[in-house]
Amino acid sequence: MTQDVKEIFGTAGATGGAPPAPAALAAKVRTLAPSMTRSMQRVAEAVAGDPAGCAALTVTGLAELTGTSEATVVRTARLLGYPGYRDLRLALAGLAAQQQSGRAPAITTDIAVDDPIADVVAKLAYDEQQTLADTAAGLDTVQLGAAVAALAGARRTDVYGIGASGLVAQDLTQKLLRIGRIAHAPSDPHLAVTNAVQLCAGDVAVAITHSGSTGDVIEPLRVAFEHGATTIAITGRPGAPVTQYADHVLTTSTARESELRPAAMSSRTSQLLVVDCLFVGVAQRTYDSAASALAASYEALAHRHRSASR
Amino acid sequence: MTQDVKEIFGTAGATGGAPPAPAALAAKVRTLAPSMTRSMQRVAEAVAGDPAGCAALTVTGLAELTGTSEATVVRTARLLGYPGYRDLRLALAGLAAQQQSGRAPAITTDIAVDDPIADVVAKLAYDEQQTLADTAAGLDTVQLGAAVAALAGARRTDVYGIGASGLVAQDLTQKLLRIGRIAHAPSDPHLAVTNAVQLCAGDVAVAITHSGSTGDVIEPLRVAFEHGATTIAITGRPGAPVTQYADHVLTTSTARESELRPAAMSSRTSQLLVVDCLFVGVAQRTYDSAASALAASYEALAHRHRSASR
DNA sequence: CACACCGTGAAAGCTATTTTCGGTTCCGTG
DNA sequence: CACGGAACCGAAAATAGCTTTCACGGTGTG
Repeated sequence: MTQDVKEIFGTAGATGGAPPAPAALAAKVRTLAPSMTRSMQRVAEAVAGDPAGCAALTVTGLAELTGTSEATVVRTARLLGYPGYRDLRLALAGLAAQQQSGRAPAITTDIAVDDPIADVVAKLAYDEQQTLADTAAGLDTVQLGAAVAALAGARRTDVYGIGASGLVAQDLTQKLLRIGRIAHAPSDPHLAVTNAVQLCAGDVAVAITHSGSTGDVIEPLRVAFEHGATTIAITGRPGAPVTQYADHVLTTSTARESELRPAAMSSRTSQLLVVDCLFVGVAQRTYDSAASALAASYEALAHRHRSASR
Repeated sequence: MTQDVKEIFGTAGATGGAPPAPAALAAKVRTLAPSMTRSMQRVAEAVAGDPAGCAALTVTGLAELTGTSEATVVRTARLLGYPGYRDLRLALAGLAAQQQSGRAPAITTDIAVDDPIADVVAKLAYDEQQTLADTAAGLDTVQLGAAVAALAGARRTDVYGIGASGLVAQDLTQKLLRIGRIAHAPSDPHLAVTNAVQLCAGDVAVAITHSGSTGDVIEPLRVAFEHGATTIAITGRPGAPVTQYADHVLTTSTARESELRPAAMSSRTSQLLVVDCLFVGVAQRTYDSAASALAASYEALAHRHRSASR
């Protein structure tokens, strides 16, 4: 009995069932930071900030450096997805070697109020590229595959999102419609719930929320979940409330934000990449019908692109 | 003199005083092989042959694999210049990571129908990164600066976009609203024209269209232009019809597309980067009011993020 | 105000690495 | 051919590092 309980807790605590992260460590740290305690954050920060330096330290050394205890260091390693500190250290060594051989760590500065416009462009582009790389590295392909399979076989699909995530929801909906899948993205939370009631086994519901705790998005997903639909959550916090009702969780990466660069920006980039992956995956699986549907929608729009040509 | 020579030999021989080898491990193995005993050679061979595999093994594991004892493994590690097996293992992990990252750039191909899901993720991420870099490089900062100035001083702003570009238009609108600017993104083309009639000098109209020849978007921009508003076009074709009525043209990059990867995907990424640049630029120019408006909207939404927290 | 719970570090427990030590083999020598 | 010595090797002891347990202190809640 007690063993069962323990085991369940063990697996749940390990958050990402995924294999140990190879290079996307900084991303993982940022993603999981919110669900960390203060002292664990200190450890995570040290690790992300100086992989090479930390790789040279023993548990005790790192504990002293961060002013915590060995236990906390091990706990942090576990949270990051490694079986223990030993393995985290190996990954760290790998990371260090990689960035040593690779290019320079580049621009890490925030955007300032008095930055010239050219700098703004460069920094934004760089940050978004970084976000894409992190997201790609951190995506669980098993979950993604399962989500694609569900979407490809769905009778109909509902996509929930509010605010910036609402646009991503609409993007996914547009794409699915283009390849002949039936999809809706209700913008009104009440309508969303009303719709969700109609879903049943064989249908799919997708919730998109960066924080993972947006009530207006969780609610319809819960309803869909309880009515037997397959549910997918796209969120930046793998442990957030929304995942309670999600059969498949797809994690987006979280970039550091600042006053002039709200989190919405990078989370949107990240979410869109995930959505694109879903789309392409579904298109692959339903290639024949998808291709003809695409061609048809293209054809239908063609005449719209000539009107004002003079 | 002779001392100098000795010293040189000592360091060059690398046997002792040198710091632990970073990557040139295979070379070191070959150099030192002759001076090794039989069982040590077996260990060294295994290590040089499969760094990644050996990095995953404990002393005992490696000893068993090579049919030797722990002591021999440690002795070999020492001979290779490391203080002990622990450090050799770290170096091995680094080496493995390095050669792993070495072979990656093979993703210039299009996405195929039978690509595994992991490849899809990698290719999409890579392509979008490429798009971002291209866009950033191709953006005319003078035009961008002028557009920002116009937006920052605008009494009100209308943003036109249809289909995928419509979402980008909404994104820009949401952002501007968040920092206290008055903005609209009419989704109905007729309403757009109706709205455009109301614009006058001091107002701004933005048209977003990848092709640059979407009638439903050009029309309202033309109306706004003729009523004296400052007009901005975000398009992938610098010479397209839409630019006729644009005071400032911002060019987005066009990536190659394919059947499974419609142009909509990269054009959207590109457009969003431009929109983000506009947003940050405006936020910089109106910093005081922007910051307080951001804070206010954040505050107003705070309570929405707790509802389903347990 | 009491209670339960979470985060935390000290210390016990255990695994992996290092060291020691003695047996074995191989070579050179008487 | 027998013997002595030296180098090589692995078993097992010793140690260092990693992991787990447990109890304390702080915080939020009924």
